Amino acid sequence: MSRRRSPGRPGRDSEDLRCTLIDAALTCYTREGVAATSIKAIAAEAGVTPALLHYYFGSRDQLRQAVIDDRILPLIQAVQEKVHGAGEDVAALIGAFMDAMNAAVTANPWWPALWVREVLCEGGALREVLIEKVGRTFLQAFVQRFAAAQQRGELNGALDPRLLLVSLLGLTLFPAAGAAVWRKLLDADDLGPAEQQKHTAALLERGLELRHGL
Amino acid sequence: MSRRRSPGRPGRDSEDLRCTLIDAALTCYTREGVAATSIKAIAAEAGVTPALLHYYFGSRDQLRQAVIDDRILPLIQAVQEKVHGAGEDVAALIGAFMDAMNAAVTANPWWPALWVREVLCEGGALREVLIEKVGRTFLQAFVQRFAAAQQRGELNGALDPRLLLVSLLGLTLFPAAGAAVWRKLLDADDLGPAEQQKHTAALLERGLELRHGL
DNA sequence: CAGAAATTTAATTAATTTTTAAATTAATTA
DNA sequence: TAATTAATTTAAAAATTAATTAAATTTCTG
Repeated sequence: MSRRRSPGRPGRDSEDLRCTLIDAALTCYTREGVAATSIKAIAAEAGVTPALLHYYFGSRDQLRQAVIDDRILPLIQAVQEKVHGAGEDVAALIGAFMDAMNAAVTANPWWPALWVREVLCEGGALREVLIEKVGRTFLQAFVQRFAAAQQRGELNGALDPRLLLVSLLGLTLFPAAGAAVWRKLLDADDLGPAEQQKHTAALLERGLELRHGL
Repeated sequence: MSRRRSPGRPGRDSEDLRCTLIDAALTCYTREGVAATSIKAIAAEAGVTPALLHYYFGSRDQLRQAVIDDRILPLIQAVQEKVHGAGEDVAALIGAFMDAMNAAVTANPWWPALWVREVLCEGGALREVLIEKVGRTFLQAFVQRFAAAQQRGELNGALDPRLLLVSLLGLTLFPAAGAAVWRKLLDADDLGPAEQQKHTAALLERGLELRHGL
C-alpha cells in the first residue's frame, strides 16, 4: 500500500511498477466494482499519485483495458488450453476443467469475485469481452461433447447438456467468490481450496445419495 | 421509465409511487451495483426528479435502507419460513430449500444478481445485513442437519456438511444470476427456470454418473 | 375557496475526479 | 562530467457530478 516517496526518478532497484499498479486496480475492482473505482482509489491502493497512473496508462479507460489484456484474458486462455489438452473422455474433460478452475482460483484469488460481479451481472464491465471473445465457442464445445457422451451412455442422461457447464461454474466460481463469507459464517478458518475440491468432486461423482429422493 | 409530467400534485389515479421508486432503485442496484448508484440515476430510471426521492426517503442512505427493509429482508424471511416448515427428513429439507429458492428467484428476478454482487463480494452493501441478521443461524442449522443425516446414512458421507449449502446456493443463485448470459451464449430463449430446476435436481440426485470416475 | 399534498424547477453546496503543467530527482549517455 | 531523458510528485485547473434545499406549481380535499 502506502509507499510514499519523494518526487524524482527512482533508484535502479525499481520493482515492476506497472505490475503493481495493475494489481492495485484489480484489488479495487474486486472490492468496489469496476464502475465504482476511480483512478484516485487505485492510486491510493498502490501508494502512488493519480498523475502517475496517467503517466503509465493515459486514462481511466485505457487502464481498464490494460487490466483486461494483461491479466484477465491470459487467465482465461490458460484454462482454455488446459481443457483443450484433455483427451476424448468426458470424465477427463470435466476433471481437467475442474482442475484448471481450481488452479486458476488458487493462483488468482481476485478472479472469482471479479467474475461474478463483472461477467454475471447486467452492466458488468467484462461481459462483452468474455462473451464475444471466448464464451460462445468455449461453451458450445462443451455442450457438444456432453451431448455426445450422453448418447454413448457415459454421462447422466437426465442432465441438460447446455446447463452442465453452468453448474460446474456454479460449483467452483461461486464458492470461491464467497470464501471469505463462508469462512466467517462457519467459523472455519481451515476450510480451504482442498476441502472445497474434495467436497465438490464427491457431489459430482455420486450426487447426494439420498435414501428417499428429492 | 420516462413518465415526464408537469409539476403539481398528481391525479387520484396515483399508482403506488413509493413502490415504483423502490423498484427503480433495485433495477439500478442490480445493473450498476449499490455503491455506484446515485439517486440521480434512480430518479432517471423511475422517470422522476432527484428531489422527489428526497421527499419520499430523506436521503440516499435512507432510501437504501428502505429497499433492504421493504424488499430484501421479506424475501429472505419467506425462504426461511418455507424451509422451516419442512419435516425431519433431509431430502425434504433440501427439496424445500431448492423449491423456495426457485420460487423466490422466479418472483424476484433481480434477486440473484443483487445477491452475488452485494453479499458475495467483498465490500458488498448487503453483506453485514445478511451475515449478521440471518446467515449464521440459518447456515448452521443446515450444517447440523446434514451432519446428522450423514451419520444415519441418509446422505452421501463424502460430502462436507459445511459446504453443502454453499453448493446448493451455487446451483441456484449462480445460474439464475447469469441467466441472461447463458441464454445469449446458447442462443436458447427457451431455457427457463423449469429446465434449470429439472437439470439441477438430476445432478443432485444422481451426480454425473460417469463411467470412468473423475 | 382555502389549505394541504405531491411534484418539478432551479439554485446551492460540496465534493470529487480527471486531466494538465510544472517541478524534482535519478539514471543514462555522450 | 555535463546534458539529456525518465519516473515521480506537487499543485492547480477544468470538468463533472452529486446531494440537498428552497421556491414555485398544480391538484386534491374539506
